[in-house]
Amino acid sequence: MSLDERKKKILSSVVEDYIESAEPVGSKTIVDKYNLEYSPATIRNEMKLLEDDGYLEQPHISAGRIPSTKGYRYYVDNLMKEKKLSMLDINYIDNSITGYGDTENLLEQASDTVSKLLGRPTILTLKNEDIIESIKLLRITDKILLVIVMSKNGTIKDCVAKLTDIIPEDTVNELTKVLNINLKGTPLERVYYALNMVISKELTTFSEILGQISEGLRRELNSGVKKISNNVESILELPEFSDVEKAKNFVNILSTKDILDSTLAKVSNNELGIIIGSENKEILLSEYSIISLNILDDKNIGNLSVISPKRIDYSKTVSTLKYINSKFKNLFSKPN
Amino acid sequence: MSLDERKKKILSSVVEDYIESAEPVGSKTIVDKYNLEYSPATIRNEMKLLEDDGYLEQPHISAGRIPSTKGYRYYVDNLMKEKKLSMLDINYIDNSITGYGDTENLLEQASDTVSKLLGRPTILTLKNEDIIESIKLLRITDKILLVIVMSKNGTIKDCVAKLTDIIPEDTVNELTKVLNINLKGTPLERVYYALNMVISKELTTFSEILGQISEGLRRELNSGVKKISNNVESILELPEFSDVEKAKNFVNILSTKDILDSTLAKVSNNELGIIIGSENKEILLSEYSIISLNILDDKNIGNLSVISPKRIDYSKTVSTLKYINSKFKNLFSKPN
DNA sequence: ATTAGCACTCGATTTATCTAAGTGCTAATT
DNA sequence: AATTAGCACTTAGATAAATCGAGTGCTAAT
Repeated sequence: MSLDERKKKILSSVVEDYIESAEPVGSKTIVDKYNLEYSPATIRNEMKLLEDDGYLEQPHISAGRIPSTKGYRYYVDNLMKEKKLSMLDINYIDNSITGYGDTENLLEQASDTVSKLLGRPTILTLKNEDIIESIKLLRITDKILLVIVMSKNGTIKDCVAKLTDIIPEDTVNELTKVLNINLKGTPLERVYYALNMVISKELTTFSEILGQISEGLRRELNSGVKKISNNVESILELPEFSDVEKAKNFVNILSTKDILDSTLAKVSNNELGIIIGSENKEILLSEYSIISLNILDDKNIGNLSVISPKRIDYSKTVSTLKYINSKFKNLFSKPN
Repeated sequence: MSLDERKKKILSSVVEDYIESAEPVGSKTIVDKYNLEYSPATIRNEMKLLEDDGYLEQPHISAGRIPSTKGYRYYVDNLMKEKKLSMLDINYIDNSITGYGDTENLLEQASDTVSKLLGRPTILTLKNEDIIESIKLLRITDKILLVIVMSKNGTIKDCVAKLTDIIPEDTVNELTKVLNINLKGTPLERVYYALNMVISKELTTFSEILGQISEGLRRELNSGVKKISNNVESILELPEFSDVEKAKNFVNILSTKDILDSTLAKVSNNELGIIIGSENKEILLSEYSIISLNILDDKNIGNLSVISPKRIDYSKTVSTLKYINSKFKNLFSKPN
């Protein structure tokens, strides 16, 4: 499955030209633009062979070639040169990710920034494997409590519990103890289940209030797709979406949480994973690629994925995600 | 500017048929479907007159008629019968709006529900005219403070402030005082400005921390478009969007906060307001209608607007919003 | 005041024609 | 053996012409 140098050059030229132009690439273009020292006829012969081997495809018989999924894969694994980001891009990222707020704010900023920079939607998924460090209760009024959860890695989440009866100070203290004893060490994403366990075994005195807290925290802390930064203006301008049906399909994919959740669950465990077109198990995604960054600290914090038609500048995307990742590592390593 | 009964019947038939079919309505359709006791020729004469008066338009000379903005306006003001919602719809709404969480959660649920029910995007705008009752600070760690803002009507908002230096207990107490003295009574939406005033006149000791708080609260509390429930699957299916350019334009409008903010600022002060097509000042919106509900308690809490091509079932939309409003009134009147 | 009758208009659909890009193959060349 | 010039061939896409049908506006009759 190895290609000689000339084939490699041709394949990489086709991929890069197609990524830029969105038009099938012909033999003449390759000779002219990419300085191959051969005639178009030679290139044609080689392209035929590359097509026979499944690296290239021909939309129709009198058209140029476009990369197949296999072609993109070979390019990504063997041919792609990692581009350095331009100073402009670096500045843009640095200015957009201010580090304001907690980890979640930070990831959201990163997600928006990447989406804007690449002109593709990004999907931010939170893992919440982080575990609870402690819980505080703050009395707001007689009947309203603010429940504040602090995680080991510094995530702070809260929810409001509205009760029907007035809560005496004792109860609040007692409740704080109960919550801390039972929940310390629990992963954030499992708080809901843990609390329901507590409810089922604890005195019924607390069950109403615990129910409220459980429901509130479930909404704040569940894992899964958190946010889609959908830079729609630019994505719909892609020639891939000049056909309304395709545009609709894509929009549909983006708004179907299940598809995204299950697809992103299958991304590799490495920091960087690339799924191209039909490599995707989900058939609706067979014309799209997902390039995703697992955000790791001690634990898997979340995942930031770029979704796009297969035609995307993989090199720039990877560089961007890597740069974002280095920023994360930097910010995480700083003491809070 | 008053129309005789027959013209009214014809106009309302054209509007209702066009709302349903999205096709220009011809004289024969009206006679057949709406039981007018006249021949198509008579209807044609009347339609001609209605067109001369600006109530109807003809896409081209050999087509049927469609309502003009003026025609829709007359229909909405004089002809439209308010439909009762079906039990199905009422159940759907009742089950979707659970009343969980604070006011903001509630409005978001309502916005999503209306969007799903009508198959149109909804825009939720929050006003935050509600004023600050008190502010508490909670120390999370040496360097992290949780700032909790409580409003008069029960909204609770918070943000995290991360500082570079360790904050002594005294400082926290002092700061709490400063914040309460300066911010009590301030409308939530003006907290940012109020805090910056404080910063400019207070001792520089607090300026870093106040800056953090100011920034954090600005993000939590600013007024304006809060959430767009964009039920994209169904909206893009409308025949109005079979042309990609129009679809893009609409998507663009939805993602341009400025357009929506300034348009919604001009909506009437009544609980229910309807802006049709070119009545809109913003030229980009001249083919769209906005039907919006101002949500009032003591103060103006926010606005829930449906945005759509001019062709929308105004009657059902109005009924839905009115029903939602009655639910709000019910929930607000209950004590917390 | 209403309507039957009819010529007319124009968008939409279909069919035919043309063009340009790019191929694959063969035979000649290096 | 590798490369390339030459050429017939294919096909998408653009343009033009032909046809169809829905619906009109006007005139004259009822």
